[in-house]
Amino acid sequence: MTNASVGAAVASAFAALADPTRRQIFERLAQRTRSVGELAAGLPVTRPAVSQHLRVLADAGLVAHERDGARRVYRIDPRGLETMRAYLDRFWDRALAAFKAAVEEPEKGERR
Amino acid sequence: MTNASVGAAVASAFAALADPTRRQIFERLAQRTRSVGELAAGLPVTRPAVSQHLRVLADAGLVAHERDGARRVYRIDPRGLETMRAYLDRFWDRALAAFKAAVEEPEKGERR
DNA sequence: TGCAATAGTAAGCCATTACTTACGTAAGCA
DNA sequence: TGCTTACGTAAGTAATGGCTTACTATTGCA
Repeated sequence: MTNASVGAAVASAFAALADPTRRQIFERLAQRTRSVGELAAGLPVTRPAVSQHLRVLADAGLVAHERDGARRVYRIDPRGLETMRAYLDRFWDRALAAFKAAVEEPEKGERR
Repeated sequence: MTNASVGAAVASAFAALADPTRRQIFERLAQRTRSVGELAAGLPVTRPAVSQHLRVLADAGLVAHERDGARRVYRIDPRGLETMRAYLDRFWDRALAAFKAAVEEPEKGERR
């Protein structure tokens, strides 16, 4: 995987989970696999909207699906999760170090 | 922290890092603390745009700042990172289990 | 073959948002 | 006090994106 494609993967994953409806879909698929119609029945949007959200999630590597006759059964895909976790871990140590340095110098006005 | 506010925190954090310009700002602050002007000088947007992005990142708990005279020196805040990591970890085990179950039943057409 | 069920696609609409310029505000200094 | 530096805020604009309805495609079955 190139550096640019890693960046794109991270971007699409964050953008995918930034939408509340997509997070709901993702969380429901984490409970168990579901078809598109099942997902739409439990959400305040139409089935085509769910289809479009599933495409975004799939492009981000966060969900995958298998055929079951005319149905498509969707499930969570760990690849997208791993992409995001790897990204966040890159900054974790540095964030802690920066935070520690800041608290140990409380003479400046800490904000937010 | 209530359940709803947790959801809001997760939402704002993902939305904040979904924007490519904000990710650039975040990554540069991970290298070292910087003022608003320093950040703007290295980015293809104006200084007010950087200010607005910093507010979004701050509201998501991803950055914080201290005053240094007329300057504001920004740094990474680990709280936002922790919020996101905790959210992703909730699904990690279930995603792996679902994935494993799917690979062990390869008779259905796996996609994406 | 035809019909029903399931789901993806297309086109258009409206709200959100990222950006710009212009302006207001606070700190340091001659 | 006035000037400069550094930054946030306001207002307006263009692009993005999520949603709907309408349509198309595929599968299973009588």
